[in-house]
Amino acid sequence: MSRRISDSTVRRLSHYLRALEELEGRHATTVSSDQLAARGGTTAAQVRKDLSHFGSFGKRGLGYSVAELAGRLRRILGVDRHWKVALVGAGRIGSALFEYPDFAARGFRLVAVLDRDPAKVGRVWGPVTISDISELERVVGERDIDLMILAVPGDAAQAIAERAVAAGARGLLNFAPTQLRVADDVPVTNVNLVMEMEALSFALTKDQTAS
Amino acid sequence: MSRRISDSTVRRLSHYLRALEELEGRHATTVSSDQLAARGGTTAAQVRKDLSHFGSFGKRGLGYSVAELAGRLRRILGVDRHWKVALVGAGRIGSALFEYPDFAARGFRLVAVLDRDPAKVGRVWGPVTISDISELERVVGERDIDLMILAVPGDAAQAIAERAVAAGARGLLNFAPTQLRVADDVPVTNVNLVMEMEALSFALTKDQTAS
DNA sequence: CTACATTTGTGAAGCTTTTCACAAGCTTTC
DNA sequence: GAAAGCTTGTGAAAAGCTTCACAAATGTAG
Repeated sequence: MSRRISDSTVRRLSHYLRALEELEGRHATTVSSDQLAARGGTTAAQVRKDLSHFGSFGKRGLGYSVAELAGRLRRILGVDRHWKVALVGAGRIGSALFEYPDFAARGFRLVAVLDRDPAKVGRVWGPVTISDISELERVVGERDIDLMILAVPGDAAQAIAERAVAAGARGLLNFAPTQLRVADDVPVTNVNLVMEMEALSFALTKDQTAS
Repeated sequence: MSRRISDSTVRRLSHYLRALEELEGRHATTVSSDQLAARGGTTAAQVRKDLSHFGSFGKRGLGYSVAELAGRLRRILGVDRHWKVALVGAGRIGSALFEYPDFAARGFRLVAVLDRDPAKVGRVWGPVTISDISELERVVGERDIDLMILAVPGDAAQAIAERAVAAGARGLLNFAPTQLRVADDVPVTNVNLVMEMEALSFALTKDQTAS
């Protein structure tokens, strides 16, 4: 149980959990690795290998209990609890994220929003009032923020990341096109939309060359 | 030059290109694999190996010409041209993407927006008027759409993807939490924000267990 | 209770990606 | 023009990930 789990495994676990929740909605009671694989776009062997890193949850000849496996995966992924999340950057992307219903559904609670634009500070977004970026340390400390979403320009991201971590944030979701450097024990995931588009562009360009 | 290029390599190429563009801004003329590695969060050997799949662009003892390598990477990634992009879903995420300045900077031109909500259809977003989703085939055909961004609910995504591909879209950027099934020659990249948050949650939860 | 049909869990094999290490090549210096 | 100092490009080794294949376990039918 102590070996390092690869990123791709973690992503697949998320997929499995989503599939299981759909199955729960349909009142399915058991599911085989084969069925899970089909929904997640992978193979049965991969599903079993992924799960085997955390224990053995299935019954031979029968498959997995949907409810039990979903519960186990929630625990493994850490979404059997609430996470307090702060959002930095109340621009377009920030506001889209703020209203993103799926975050709340998985226990990610956006309890603070910060921005550097004085015109935005003080505005009320639902239950939250936008704070000035200078309040970052206070907000992170007082509201006991776990995770920080950075939806700020690239040149501001590194400085904010450092302040956030120093103030107690434990993980970062970074939308800026910058490779953040933080302590090794602070997980960072990057979402880079241009990069995703470029992946498409590359795939199509390569095809052209090949033909 | 014909071997399959891994996803991770493509992503790194994007990183390198961004770093090179920054260096161009500073009027740097050459850069070593070591310097590029530092900016991209990887190693010098990895940079050289990545580039070696496409030819040899450097000069031993000196490094790479910033301008030349940037040009080569733009060509390799296919961003030395314009791509016509349509956006389906004029909700929060859609509108954030529409105004995302970095897309335009890399040649991704959002030339159409579609939505199924009659209240939104006909609205004018800058140079674009929102079309009804029923117009999808006509819009894709007439405006010669290359890439389609799907910012729609999960249950609508598969059907729209199929229509888009049938109408001529060549690649898809999918924001819905659904594994799209399309022809093998249609590249799809998925952006799943909940999954990214869960990766953080997992990393932090695992740490807790370990200690 | 036995035979049969499933399906898991897992070592081993196969494949891919990353890292290593060094010869080859370019530039500069003396 | 030879020597020194870098830095690339690349086989080979190492590490990591996925697929295979099958024993073991469970449920079902007769």
